[in-house]
Amino acid sequence: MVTIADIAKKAGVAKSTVSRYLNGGSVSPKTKKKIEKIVEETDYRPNSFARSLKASRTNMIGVIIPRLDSPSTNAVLSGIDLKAQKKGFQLIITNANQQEKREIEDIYTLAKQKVDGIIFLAKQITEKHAEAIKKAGIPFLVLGQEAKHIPSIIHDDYGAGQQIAQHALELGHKKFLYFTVSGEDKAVGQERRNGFYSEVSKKENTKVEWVETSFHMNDAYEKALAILKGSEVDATFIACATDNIALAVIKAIHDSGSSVPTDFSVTGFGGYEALSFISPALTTVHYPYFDLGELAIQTMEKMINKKEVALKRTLSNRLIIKETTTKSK
Amino acid sequence: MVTIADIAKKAGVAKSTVSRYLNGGSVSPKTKKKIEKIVEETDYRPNSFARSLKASRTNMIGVIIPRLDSPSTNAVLSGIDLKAQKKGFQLIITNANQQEKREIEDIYTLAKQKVDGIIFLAKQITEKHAEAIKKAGIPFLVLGQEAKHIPSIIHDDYGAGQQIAQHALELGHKKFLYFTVSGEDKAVGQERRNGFYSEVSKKENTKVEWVETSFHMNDAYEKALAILKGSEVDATFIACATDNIALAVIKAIHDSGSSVPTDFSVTGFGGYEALSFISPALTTVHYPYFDLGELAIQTMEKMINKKEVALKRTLSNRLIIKETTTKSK
DNA sequence: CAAACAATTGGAACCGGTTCTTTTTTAGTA
DNA sequence: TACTAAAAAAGAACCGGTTCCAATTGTTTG
Repeated sequence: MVTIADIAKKAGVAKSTVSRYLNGGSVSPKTKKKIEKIVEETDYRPNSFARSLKASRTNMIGVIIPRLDSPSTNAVLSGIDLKAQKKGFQLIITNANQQEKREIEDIYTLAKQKVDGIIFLAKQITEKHAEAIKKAGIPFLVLGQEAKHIPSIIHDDYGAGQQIAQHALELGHKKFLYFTVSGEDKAVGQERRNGFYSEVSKKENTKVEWVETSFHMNDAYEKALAILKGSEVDATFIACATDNIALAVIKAIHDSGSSVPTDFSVTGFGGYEALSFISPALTTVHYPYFDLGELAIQTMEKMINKKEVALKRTLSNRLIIKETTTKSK
Repeated sequence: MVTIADIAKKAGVAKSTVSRYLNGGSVSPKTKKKIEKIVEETDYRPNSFARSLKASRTNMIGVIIPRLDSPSTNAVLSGIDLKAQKKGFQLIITNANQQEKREIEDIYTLAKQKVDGIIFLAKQITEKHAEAIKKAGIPFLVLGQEAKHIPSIIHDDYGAGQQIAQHALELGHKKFLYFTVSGEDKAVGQERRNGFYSEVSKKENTKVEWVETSFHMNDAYEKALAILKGSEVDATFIACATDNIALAVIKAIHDSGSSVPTDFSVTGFGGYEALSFISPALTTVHYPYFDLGELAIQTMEKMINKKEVALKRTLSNRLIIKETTTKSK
């Protein structure tokens, strides 16, 4: 393997001169040409490890994601990937598999790998996270959840909840069932629900009941089926904290002999492309996941170049009315 | 940032001893304990660049995927990720976005980054690929497509096609419509279809018609709608080359006023979890994507350690009968 | 109990670059 | 032409590890 020392020897100059040539330092046109020739001849490529050992930039960006099997994560990732490609960043994607411990580990690992910055698709930000981020000492950007003192880009979850509620009220519904997830996930578990509730409770004679489930479709399905079979349901509108949960609930409704939207109107949050192809098509709030990814790289680039970025940025979303919601009888 | 020299100083030993401790050389239990304590206290992590500089291994594996927004890709990736995590490999995932040019580029980029090996989720293997792989000169494993002279792990696509066909024949169907994708993708575009056809044509009085579409749901939807509205369809069984295409076709059937499975039986290939929650649930062939990912890492580890691996390995799959298929009238 | 051997440990060199400091060359000016 | 400032090049130190070899310590054996 050809090294910088070989090049220097062949060109009759010092290592440092070759290094300067490679990195755009001051080199006379004459020597420049000499070195250039040798480099071409030998097809020399600098060893990136040796390089990164001393120099600080690697042009790599670490991305920590909570799970791989989620359409929203993938959409964000697609956006990140596209922009990173354009800007010449290499991505190191690590999957924390929903475990806080792994998230923390990944932060350290990536920092050691000398990535220029880390983008973190978060479920929640704990004290431990904050500590690790501080220790890592590199640009850090959080997506999807608000974090104090750390730059973040988030969705307008509260507003999305409100939009669903407004739509439901316009259709004349009064009694609601809301499938939520744990409040640990602030964005999905709290904001969406709070937005929904705040709007619904402005109107008189309305009633909301909550059910808590996990993100998994199986859980949501089981829970929904149990409730529907109990026949204690007087709600006519069922709002679900994610599209996937909505899908599971719709399945449960069908399997318990009722139908959508005739007996129940159902909504989700997310707006995944694939789900617009199911029948009936899901009414949901569309989130700009792809845009979020693109914006993330732009923001990260600024951070790496030590430019100012907003501590918090909120992306707006929009209600998509399809076939799973209809007027209250 | 704490280095190996710091640890050595604090523990009162030489750098080399700490290095030996870290890499499992001969260290007495006493010093082992001493070093262990310091390492824990300081939360020391070796700098991977310095490490890779001298040692040739980086413990990084490059993964090239064709797209991020595909459930099958993600399932494979999950399997890869889990096993890699267990074995102490770090992953560098790059998204080639379905472009051959980027696939080639990624092979070179990863080779430069000194990954120990590359796992390639392929759509097709061209001459250019083969050349790049040869030049890279590192362990290379292809998933999902057969490649001559390069180790690969593939699905039994031909067998899957046969299974679908057998199921259809058992239900008494005679006239078939098959939504395929371009033959460029050998596994999805040729094998599945050939398996299906070979089985169907064993029986007399059967008839198969082909439609070619892309992987995109929109394309499939438009095409299906055009055909269905044309009322030239005498098929009663529609087989689709992927689950997503099946989803789009079902939507088109509904939107053109027919229903599944009453008017048409429909099948896919893939077996994504999310799709088992749609109504009616899709009859499909389940592919062991996750297992494929796990096996990929195991195989890659062997290759990195210069052990023999099979040039071609085929994973079997199984038919899952759900609600979208029924007896022919 | 000393010799012979094995197990540990320390020290220095090295991996392939970058960067700081010093020396040499070149160019500009009086 | 001589002197000075600026540009270019060389040389050495350094980044944070690994690895080879020599030195030390501990153990076994005759």
